Amino acid sequence: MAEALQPVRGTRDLLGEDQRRFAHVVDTARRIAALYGFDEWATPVFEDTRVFSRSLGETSDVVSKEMYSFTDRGGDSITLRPEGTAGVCRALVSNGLTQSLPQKVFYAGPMFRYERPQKGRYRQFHQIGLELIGPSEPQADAEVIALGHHILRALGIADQTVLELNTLGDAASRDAWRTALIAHFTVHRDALSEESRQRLERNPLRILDSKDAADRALVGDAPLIDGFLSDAARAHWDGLRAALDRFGVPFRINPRIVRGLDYYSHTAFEFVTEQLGAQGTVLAGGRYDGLVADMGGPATPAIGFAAGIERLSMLLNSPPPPPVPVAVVPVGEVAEAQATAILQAIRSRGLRAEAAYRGNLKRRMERANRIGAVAAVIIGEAEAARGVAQVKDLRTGEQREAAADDVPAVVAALVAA
RNA sequence: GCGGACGUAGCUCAGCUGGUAGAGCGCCAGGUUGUGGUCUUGGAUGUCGCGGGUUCGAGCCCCGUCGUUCGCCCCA
Repeated sequence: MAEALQPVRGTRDLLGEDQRRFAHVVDTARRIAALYGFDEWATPVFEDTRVFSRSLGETSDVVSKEMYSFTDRGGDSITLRPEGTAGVCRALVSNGLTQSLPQKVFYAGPMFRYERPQKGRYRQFHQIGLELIGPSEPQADAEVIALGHHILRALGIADQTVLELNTLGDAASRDAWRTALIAHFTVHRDALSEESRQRLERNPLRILDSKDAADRALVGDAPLIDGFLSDAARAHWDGLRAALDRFGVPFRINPRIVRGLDYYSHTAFEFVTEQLGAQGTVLAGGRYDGLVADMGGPATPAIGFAAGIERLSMLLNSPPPPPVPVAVVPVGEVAEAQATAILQAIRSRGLRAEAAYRGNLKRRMERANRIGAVAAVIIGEAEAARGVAQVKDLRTGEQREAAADDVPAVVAALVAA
């Protein structure tokens, strides 16, 4: 026997119930998004590497060490998408849609990041995401967040999450704040953890959500964004909170929330849970007013979020059950020939039906039971000769005879009961 | 990329201070002629993750490697 091959590290198969949970998350999100006027887009799974290197920031971890990049046979640098927003913005520009705003986009699909796998973190993982491109009003931010909340509610997991909210200000506010943070932490440089000393160079905002105890002490009296907000940025921030109140979405302000990717400004938010260990962020996003311009389009405001389908699936309490089937159990050649027509007739009525073709009657009934059938249609030699079938209710054990033509209707009534 | 734990039948796991493997579930076949869910009898199944080492002898000890998992980093 040849060696049994395994899935590649960080990837996994989704079978049966796993895939059912997964599909339920995507279907639910798609349905709710449609209620808010969002249309689904499907962009390619791989893109020109520059689509990501340009948008995410060269120094971000995603770009500097986590991308699945390769050179194709034509010599071009290609990258498996590590996230969805950059591709949507590229598509917006490529299709000339910057002339017809707003665009409200829903997407779902696989993403790829070369990371150390953990629970709820995979190298091929899947996201659902939303982008609202065009509006700059805080009302738009609130609507997108409300939509995210709506999806979590529809999935029955909203009460397992908390919405944390922050503002990063506009570019000017953020730069001023950043400068102040660098100044603050540089003074205490020696007290910082080694990791935070590196963050001081690359991404000083990250120090704010360090888990290191020594860092946290210094974070306590670090300058807050509040002191650096421009009038416009402050108005946006105030407007957002007021709008969220109108939508009835509860939130908690967390000044330490920053986004990992460079393109965010103003609003940053995360729905987090305690139940997934270190991978507690379940749905997160923010405003990215500069990204469309990075893709070669005109300056275009936008806000969006992405959510990890694996993480959402894990929070689902009860997986959606498979539809209840009907078992068709023929015995003997004549009966098997007749069973096909009955089988297809039952399916045509919209019921799930499967036939058992192996073993003696006892085996076939065992199989009917195992697949969870509520009804069995039994056709033996005697029934086949007379053009009838036995319809048995597997819950009660009651059995009655029906003419072959009537079987689908009888079975349908049984299933509905 | 860094640190800890783990890796035994399809699944969940046991295996005492080293003496060439076991349970439950599942699976297969019976308990008389055409009826499942309960019960009962019997049966098959493992290169003990992989490679090396120590030993008369290793699933148990040592080293390496791959994988899983928890935390850090980062992120959805």
